[in-house]
Amino acid sequence: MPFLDQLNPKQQEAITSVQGPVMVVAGPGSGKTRVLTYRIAHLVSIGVPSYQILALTFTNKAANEMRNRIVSLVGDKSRSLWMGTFHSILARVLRAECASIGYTRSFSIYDSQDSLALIRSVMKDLAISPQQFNPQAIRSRISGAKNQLVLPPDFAASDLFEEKTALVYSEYQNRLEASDAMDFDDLLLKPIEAFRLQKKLLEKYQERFRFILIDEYQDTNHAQYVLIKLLAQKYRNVCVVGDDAQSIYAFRGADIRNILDFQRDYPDSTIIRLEQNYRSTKTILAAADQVIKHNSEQIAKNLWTENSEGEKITLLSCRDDRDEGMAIVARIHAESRRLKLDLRDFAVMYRMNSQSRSLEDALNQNNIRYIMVGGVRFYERKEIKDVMAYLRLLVNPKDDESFRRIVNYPARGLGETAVARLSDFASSNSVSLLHAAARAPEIPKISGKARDALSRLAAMLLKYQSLVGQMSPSEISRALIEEIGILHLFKEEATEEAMARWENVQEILSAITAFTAEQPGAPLEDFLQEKSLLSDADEWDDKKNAVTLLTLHSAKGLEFPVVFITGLEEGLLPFSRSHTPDAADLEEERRLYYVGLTRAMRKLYLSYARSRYRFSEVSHQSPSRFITEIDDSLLESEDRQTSPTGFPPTARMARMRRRPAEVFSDPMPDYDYDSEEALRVGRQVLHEVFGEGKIVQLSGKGESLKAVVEFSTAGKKNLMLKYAHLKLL
DNA sequence: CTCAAGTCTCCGAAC
DNA sequence: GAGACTTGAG
Repeated sequence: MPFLDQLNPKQQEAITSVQGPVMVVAGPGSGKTRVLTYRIAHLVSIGVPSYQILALTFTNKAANEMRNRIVSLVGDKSRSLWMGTFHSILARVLRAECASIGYTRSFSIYDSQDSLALIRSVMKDLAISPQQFNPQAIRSRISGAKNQLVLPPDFAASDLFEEKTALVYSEYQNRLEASDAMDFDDLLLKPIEAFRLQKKLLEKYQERFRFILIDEYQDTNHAQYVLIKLLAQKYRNVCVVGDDAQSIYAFRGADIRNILDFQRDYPDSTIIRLEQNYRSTKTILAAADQVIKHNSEQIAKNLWTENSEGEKITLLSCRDDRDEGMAIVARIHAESRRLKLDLRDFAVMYRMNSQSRSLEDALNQNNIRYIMVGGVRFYERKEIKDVMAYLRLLVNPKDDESFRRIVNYPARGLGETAVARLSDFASSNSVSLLHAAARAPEIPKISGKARDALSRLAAMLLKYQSLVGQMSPSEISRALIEEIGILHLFKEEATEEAMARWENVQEILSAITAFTAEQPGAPLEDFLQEKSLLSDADEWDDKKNAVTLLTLHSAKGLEFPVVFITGLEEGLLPFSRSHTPDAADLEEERRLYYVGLTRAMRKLYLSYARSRYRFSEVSHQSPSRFITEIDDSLLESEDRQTSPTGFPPTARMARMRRRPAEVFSDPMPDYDYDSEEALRVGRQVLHEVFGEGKIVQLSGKGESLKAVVEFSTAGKKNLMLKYAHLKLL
């Protein structure tokens, strides 16, 4: 094995122990990707047919890069290995096996936006008030149930909110199935259901996937865990790679217990620890280690590196978010000259997408090229979703959610009432909205104008639908877009925004053309499904020489010579909605911070702003506890308001905390409770509609005194006290 | 009944 | 700061 000698003994062991279950605990920068790549190459080189290998990665981009690397190591015979994200691999399995679960191969995949729209529509039909029961909350509760493999009949409600959720859940699932559509959770749930019910089918895939590898195992959820358990049952050649310290997706159902359960399920498993870090300086690694030691739950690790000591970590104390942007720009200028780096060597990370704005402004003003990972994703833009909805209807005429989306776009005089009549007709005749529209003349109580519009729309869509087999995806989309005329509409509008939309629609047309060129003969539904499953990181163009802006979440798996972690402020990082973050949440926030810290190779910057625009209001921030979790000896600081260097960070921060009003240019807002003597955070109150609740936050004064109240049934509400008429309990 | 403009609400990280 | 919801004119 010629490539083995480039690796350390632990890595070699992880690559060559191919029989039986293996768990690799891989610290950051320990060469995990290399291990996965070489392990697969090794499997192929010892004669395992590549189609028997299933490798589940965190992004499709990572999968493609790894695949190319493997091909370059062991040749073309490795091409046909199954590698991709859980969702894209399973979509592929579902396309092949759709008949046995009552779907067609061109089923639609609903993203969270689509799914929320469907939930709203279900709630409307069930007369459940979205004011009283937050559709988002219901959606995430349903998603949670699905991740736990709890189906509507088994969903046990323990309070009013859950009773409503149960009703919505069951109808939501009916509507998805009737629309030949699945949400992201179904892509996991449906195969598991099928495997459990159909022994033959499970055996088929157990035979196919004899060697299973899973990257980022710490971020798998219960459904993924069960799926792997089913598939690996027979041959037990399963290799999981992960790092508990980098688990950052509990909010979407990831379960750290999967790591512990792995050892229980496979007591004979080999455990290999990769503890040598090849990425970062000693300073950066030490800081990361100090931070993560504050967490109580973790597998003990002893990370080390042969890399140099490196430079100190620089803390930038900024006046506000604009100043933070300017400070970072200045440092990018200075460091690119000093360290002879390209723009692509810099990454700026933040907790939430909205923080990117002030950073973008600063970069734009200074003509520094940047690219953003995530944010408003291409395929989530309105105009793109509209075009995709039209295309989805061509391959899946039952897709009612897509129909609703485009029924009056562009405007055809079809309003809420017309759609309601159409919808009634469709459900009483058990047909899709599109097919109901085709029978518009039969629909009762509908205006002549609406009738014509529906007939015309249906006729157009059915016409293109019949052409799907005869024209290429690219030809048919161009013809359809032309007939809808949206490009002309954008041109006429001629605003900057409309031109951007015009460009985006052109871009998606090019994407379809590229798809047709790359995969001649592949049907349109493959394009649609592929694009539904792109991740933020997949859309990241790392070839461009530009500064990368990204959230800490999407930074996972990446590395950069210079990293800026911004917004180190209490409430933002660690993020919390209340003043006292939950201990479990705090630990997850700390892991997220740890992920950010360990992305840096040579130089790390931390920054915070003393005030920041949040929800179009100025809010005053105190520095994050996460700063003080790094030892002073590893830090140096630049205070943007006083002197460029000066005080050691902790001393200076302490001074600021003690006397905020004198140090800050704006005084801290002081809530005036005097006029509303009895109102305090923590008080129990009664509201006419929402019932009993507890005040969790107060803001504003006098007339505009506002309170955030946590109700036991209705969740959190933001109330103007002038109108809310709360009774104290 | 529809549409555009205006108002209000909500706000996290994402496959 | 975006999207859902409301309002008022046609």
